[in-house]
Amino acid sequence: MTSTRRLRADAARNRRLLLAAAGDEVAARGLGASGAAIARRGGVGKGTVVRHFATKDDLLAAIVIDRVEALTAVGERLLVSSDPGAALVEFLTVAADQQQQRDLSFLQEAGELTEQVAQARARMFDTVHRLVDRARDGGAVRSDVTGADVILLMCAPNYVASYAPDGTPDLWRRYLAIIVDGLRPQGANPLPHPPPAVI
Amino acid sequence: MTSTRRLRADAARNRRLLLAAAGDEVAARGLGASGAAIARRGGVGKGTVVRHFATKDDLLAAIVIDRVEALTAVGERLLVSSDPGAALVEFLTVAADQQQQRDLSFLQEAGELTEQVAQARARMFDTVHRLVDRARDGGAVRSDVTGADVILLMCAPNYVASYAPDGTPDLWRRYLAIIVDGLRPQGANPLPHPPPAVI
DNA sequence: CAATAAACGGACCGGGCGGTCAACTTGCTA
DNA sequence: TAGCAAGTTGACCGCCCGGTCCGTTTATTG
Repeated sequence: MTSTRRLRADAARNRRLLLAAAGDEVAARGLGASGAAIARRGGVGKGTVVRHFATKDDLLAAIVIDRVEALTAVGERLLVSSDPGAALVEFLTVAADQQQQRDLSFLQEAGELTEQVAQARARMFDTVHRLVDRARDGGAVRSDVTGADVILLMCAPNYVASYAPDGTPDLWRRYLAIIVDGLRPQGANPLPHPPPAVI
Repeated sequence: MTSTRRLRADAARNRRLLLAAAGDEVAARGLGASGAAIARRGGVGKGTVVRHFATKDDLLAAIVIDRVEALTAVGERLLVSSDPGAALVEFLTVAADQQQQRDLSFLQEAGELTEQVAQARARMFDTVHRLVDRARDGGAVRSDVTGADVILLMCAPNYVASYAPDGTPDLWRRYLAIIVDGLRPQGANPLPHPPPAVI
């Protein structure tokens, strides 16, 4: 499978360096970050980037898998929490916080990438579905909201806050709170459109 | 000012064609739509695009101004409505609907563009502030939400829906409804972060 | 129906991108 | 410590982008 051979020490170091640099660069420049810039930021040659991640999509896939798996782990842990409503809010907070440092919104675009990405994403989506089901059963989330809704809404707080004037790194919390209030049963008006098909 | 000279008939026609083509292309391909593609879609030569809109930013600016002014006009009209809460919802619906056909989210990025864009945007923002103030005074919107919040949230429904599987062109209505419910006073929990500075 | 200025179109240019390659360097191991 | 495979590097390629330019076409007007 993936475990072809053990990496040489410097190669492993460079790989880590590159993943970090790529993360930073993508966070700064957005999804169109140039491979050359990533190499420069990582302090390595352009060729090295390509050696480690054959194509640019492979590089993006590596970043995405990293973060998605971390987020999934958090979700799994919260699945056994005693307060399902708070667990969901906590999950969304962690997700947004993770994205705040390094914009992860392109997670969605990554659908056409590696099979590995698809699997990692599917596992995370499954976790979200379960978190939402639990919260809904506990009466913390309105009955007409599905896991798919929450998956789609997950990136919205960062997206919304990203257009505000700088110097407000935590602004996403404000919009997460508004969206969460919109997800609660209290004062909910019926939704005008059916939920999206299972994601 | 802008009225240097009267346009020749074919030039005016091409200009309209180009604006439409550019709108479609941007809607389809996103903000990175290529000038050549726009020219092809409009059935004109590449040079013609450049002639009408010296730089690519000018072309984007033209589209943005078009839509922003249309939206502002709607808002102005709604400012005299008898139901301030419904007026705000209607405004947000029109805004999202406008964006649905042709993604307008890049309105936000357009901040660094022409002075004209800045002015058009400022007028629209002012209209939103007044709509929100009226709705808040009428008790239709929670007291801790500002016009700046609504401005930032305005594009979220389309953004959220854009990642759903295709074939659901009206899905944004669902997320607009959730966000609107989050903006209502009923069941509102205090917000954890101050609103952004005036936009 | 000219004559003319306005508008058109596409070849062309510089630049940056993703990706390849062969010469060079270096960590590993026997 | 010597030899070699693994790793690095930057020059290089083809591609497409935004923008320029000039020969050609066409709407306008007297």
